[in-house]
Amino acid sequence: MEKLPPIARKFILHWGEMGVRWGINRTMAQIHALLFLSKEPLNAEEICATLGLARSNVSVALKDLQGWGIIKLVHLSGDRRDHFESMKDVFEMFRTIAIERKRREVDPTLRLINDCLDDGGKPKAADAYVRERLESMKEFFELALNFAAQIERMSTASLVRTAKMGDKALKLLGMMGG
Amino acid sequence: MEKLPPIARKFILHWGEMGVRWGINRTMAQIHALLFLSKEPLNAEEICATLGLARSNVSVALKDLQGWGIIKLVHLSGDRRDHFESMKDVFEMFRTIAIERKRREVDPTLRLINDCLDDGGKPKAADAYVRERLESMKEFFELALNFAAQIERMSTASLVRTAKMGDKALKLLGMMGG
DNA sequence: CATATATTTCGTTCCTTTCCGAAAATTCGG
DNA sequence: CCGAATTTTCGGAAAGGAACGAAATATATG
Repeated sequence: MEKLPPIARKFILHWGEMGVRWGINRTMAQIHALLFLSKEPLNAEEICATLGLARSNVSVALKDLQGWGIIKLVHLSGDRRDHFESMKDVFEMFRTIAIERKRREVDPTLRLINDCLDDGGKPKAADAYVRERLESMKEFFELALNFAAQIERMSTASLVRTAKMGDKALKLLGMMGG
Repeated sequence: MEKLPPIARKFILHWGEMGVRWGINRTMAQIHALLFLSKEPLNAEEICATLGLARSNVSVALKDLQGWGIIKLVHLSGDRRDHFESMKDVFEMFRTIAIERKRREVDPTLRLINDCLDDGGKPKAADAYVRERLESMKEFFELALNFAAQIERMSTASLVRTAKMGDKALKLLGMMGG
């Protein structure tokens, strides 16, 4: 960590804390930040040395990050060790994370809500209000997922274009909608 | 918890786990779920009894949830105790959460990135790549925040309309952008 | 196939966060 | 302004996660 430019150190520490706040662990987030800022792919040993983490710890985190699809393993010619590099396009990266979170958390939540609602044929009177609330939550998730599905299909480039249009785009849509 | 309809119990437990995954604690998320599903506002004692939590714990969580703006305190006439009810409009609720997370986490992150970039006049050669990466991240956050600001201004209703248009809307925008 | 090098697994330790319960503080009716 | 009801604060206990290091496994090179 001492070898890093202070500017990088600062960012890595912050990114680690953000990770904690979003339910990702600190180690994973720090490693990701380091790779993101690193021009060259790094091997596990270098990551340990830089961040002062145990080798095993790093090993697990790297697996995890690969599972998220935001870092990938590369082999440098003439070096047996695995090296890793982060996805560098920030837009693409956040999109990847969003899609993965949807898959891991939102989809199962919708399934659970459906399970609750389908649950055994006795619609007890006491449940009426609960069901109503769950219905409205279901409606929300379905709409959100549908919307997300559209976005998934768009290229990053056109997404960026759309975002850059900002209020113009949204106003237009608002008008069209009603 | 035993007194709850099974359908409610199931949802509350799941919501608690989701909370953990998103960096909210289990207690808070469970209380929120309970209030969301409850027709009548509940007082702290009832929440304790239902979820089997310590009174103090509930007190803190309720404060926290109020801070997020997704539950509010109400007074029932003829009862001194504070009662709480959840925001019931799901769209509004997620919007509130999103805005609050932006304020607490995204804004500070952007500030930090700016700090890093502004940092003391010596643009060391070693930092060049790091700076470049931070610039791209900054660009992303600025775009995202700008976009979010537009959305904040829209009413929930027109947001829902827009989302319902789904791919039609996005295709249109994609074409317009280029 | 042997050996050196690299990686992963696993059980343990440590540390953070959550949660509790008692005590203090606040609020409101009388 | 007193006393009952309610809420909040606080220190410590318990639980859960994160991180470590040794041992086991896998991989590549000669």
